[in-house]
Amino acid sequence: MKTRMLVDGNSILNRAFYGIPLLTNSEGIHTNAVYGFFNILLRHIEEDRPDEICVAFDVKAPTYRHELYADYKAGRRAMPDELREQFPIVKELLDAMGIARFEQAGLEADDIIGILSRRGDAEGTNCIIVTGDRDTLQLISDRVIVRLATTTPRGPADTLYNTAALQEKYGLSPDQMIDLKALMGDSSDRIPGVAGVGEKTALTLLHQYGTLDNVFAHIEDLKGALKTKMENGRQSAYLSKKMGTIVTESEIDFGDLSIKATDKDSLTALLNRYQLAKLASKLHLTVDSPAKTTFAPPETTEWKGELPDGVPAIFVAEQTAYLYIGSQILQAPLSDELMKALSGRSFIAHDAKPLIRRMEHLGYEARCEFDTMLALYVLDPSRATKAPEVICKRELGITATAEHFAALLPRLKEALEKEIKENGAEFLYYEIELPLCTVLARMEDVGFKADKEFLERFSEELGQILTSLEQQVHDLAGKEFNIYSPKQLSEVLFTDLLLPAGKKTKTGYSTDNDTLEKLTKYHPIAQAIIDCRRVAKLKSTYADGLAEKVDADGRIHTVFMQAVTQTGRISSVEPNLQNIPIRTDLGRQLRKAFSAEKGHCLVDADYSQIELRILSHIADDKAMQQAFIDNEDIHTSTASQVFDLPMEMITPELRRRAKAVNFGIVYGIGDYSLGQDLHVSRKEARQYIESYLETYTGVRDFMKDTVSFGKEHGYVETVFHRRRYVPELNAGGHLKAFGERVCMNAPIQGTAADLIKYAMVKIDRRLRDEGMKTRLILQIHDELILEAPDEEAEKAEALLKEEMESAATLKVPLLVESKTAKNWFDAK
DNA sequence: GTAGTCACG
DNA sequence: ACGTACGTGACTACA
Repeated sequence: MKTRMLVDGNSILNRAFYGIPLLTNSEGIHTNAVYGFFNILLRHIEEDRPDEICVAFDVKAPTYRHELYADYKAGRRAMPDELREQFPIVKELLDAMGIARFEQAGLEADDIIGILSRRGDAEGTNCIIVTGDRDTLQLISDRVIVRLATTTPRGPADTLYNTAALQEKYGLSPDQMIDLKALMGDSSDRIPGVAGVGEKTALTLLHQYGTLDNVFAHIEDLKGALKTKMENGRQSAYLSKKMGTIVTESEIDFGDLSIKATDKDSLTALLNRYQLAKLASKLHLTVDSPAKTTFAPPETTEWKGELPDGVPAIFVAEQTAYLYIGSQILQAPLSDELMKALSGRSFIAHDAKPLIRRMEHLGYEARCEFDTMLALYVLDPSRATKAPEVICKRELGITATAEHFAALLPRLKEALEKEIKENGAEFLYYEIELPLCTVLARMEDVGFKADKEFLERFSEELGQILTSLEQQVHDLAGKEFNIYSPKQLSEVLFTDLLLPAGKKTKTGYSTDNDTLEKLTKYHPIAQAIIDCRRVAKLKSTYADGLAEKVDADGRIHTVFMQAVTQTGRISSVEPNLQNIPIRTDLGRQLRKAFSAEKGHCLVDADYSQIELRILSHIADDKAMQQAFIDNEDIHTSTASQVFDLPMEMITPELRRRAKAVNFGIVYGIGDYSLGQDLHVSRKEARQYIESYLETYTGVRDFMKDTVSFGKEHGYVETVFHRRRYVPELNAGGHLKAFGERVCMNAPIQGTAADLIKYAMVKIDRRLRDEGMKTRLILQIHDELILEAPDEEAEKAEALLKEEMESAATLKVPLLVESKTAKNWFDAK
């Protein structure tokens, strides 16, 4: 059976242009999008081995969609010249490579693809659509699939869509995708949809009613704000449907789409002219190399299942592993077989965690002896990136591709080892960061049990509350508008209702919570908007967002990012489990969805006042240290010192103020912000700070000294010698002030991060050494959560507290508070 | 993609 | 005179 590949040229070039840094070659020609385009195209040709290809392009001419709707694509940002000039290059290259392309006035690339895929389907040809946007999902059938090049927060990735995947992701059939867009609209194309209906609402409606027609047939069933929105949006939805429907019928003759022989001479000439050396090497063609390097790329061969002796250096890019070993590069798809081959073998890597996770998941021993990404990170967090090109250039002065990066890892390692020694960061790197990588891999793999049904029920409840709140806001405003559009909201507040505007943003007046709080005394709409926002946030980000992330095993597997933050903290993505609500009663309910497996408990422990304890240690402030040694409540103690009153006289209000000052100090305080935070005058805030620094003179000296250190050396560091460079100190005004605050905050926040990381390494080690089944499952900056079998819970809690408190010996004790319960709500 | 907003430590 | 607290990630609107 034949396979036909249909590529949306415009969409892929756009993606590539915005996704790859805009480099200029010595001829002054930009080729980033050209490179990205062929990177994607060649990869798909490699994977899918099509018999026919057609790359479709848009033509700059009106289509029937412009006749339907005058604003279609109006006001859209014009294509930058740097991108426009790359289209002809791509077309020339395609011609030389013998790949068919097509464009025609009156049709968009999507339509060409629509026609060719429908025709292919009818002829029994399998079609693969390669595109960067979701519109073509409506074309999917048994013989038509879509490969979507998407950009996730963790870098570019491809998602394959067939009917089943579409059903799983959206719960919709291909035809329903048209109705989805009709309801949602598409702001980039100026397709209106129904105002105030986003993806979430549109999906709910389609799941219930099936089609756009049927939704409107049952419009009487809808309630409140949604009903009004839908009634107002009917016409616009049907217009959007017409515009969003891709053309599939046509008599056009596209000619022969089969792949022709490459015209090597003209292709080589083109690659030379545009200096596309990287692309040339992908095509196994040689061009004159303009860049002089001391690096001769070794030969790459396909991995045949045998791994020669030695320590492989591994780099993974786009599901492909490059292993440099025995002066050659082996290229292998990321497979279980490869994991098996690496089992028990020492290796070095750049970003080893995904490898370690997969190996351990399969029961293999992962032995990563050096991770260059983590080494870069402890030396200078701003230097740690996954992009091989950037690192080769900056660290080694060599221009190289992802493939050759693997061969450069050993020399990068050598340079970094030396720097680690020079910085005195051996302990931080070898005893904390490197072993932590394995601990994090395990935590990701274990996951956190989450109750999907609970989240879905909670979402429904929130939805009902939200409908009535939105209605209230619209009634109070006297008109319908999109509450979640800061632009529309500020018009209602400051133009229609003439409420006093406060601070400004780059684009207009601010409508944030602080501003709305101040408006509550003038108009009841302010409180209603605050409530609306709060509930909407809980519903979309947490109830709906988390329900989607519960995997088939009933658990949520977050990904911990170990080389992102500038202070040494870890972060958590997809989903972020480090910002689950706790501060409000309603939000806190969400924690009931997180629990321990049957017959298990959650053991939760957090450091008490870790940052202030670290500050007292680093600043060697005797007064503050004494308060911790005496186990006093630090905020009450601070209030007593600052306001010169005995501890018994400290009211909750005074304690609250002292607490705000303590926080502010850790961040590198300013009187203005403290005043804002406490709702007191700037002058009063300044008096608090002065009085504070009079009391804690060690802290005062530290703040002064750390800034001078930063200015002299260009960086500040943690107790464990994790560095943060502060180039902002050389700037003026605003940036310099920021740099000074960084000097004060980074050593404190960073040392706290080092400490809990070390505790995690020790805890994981002990749990394994002692043969326990208890596992670490989550870290939230100063808090750790274990999942323990009931019979181990008590022992686990003691172990956890003990290891956290003994992670370091400071001049003040470290205090840990812990609790064991069946779910996260009860564990805090 | 950027801006604004808001959830957490 | 001017701007105003450290560190994150996710969602919606809008271009």
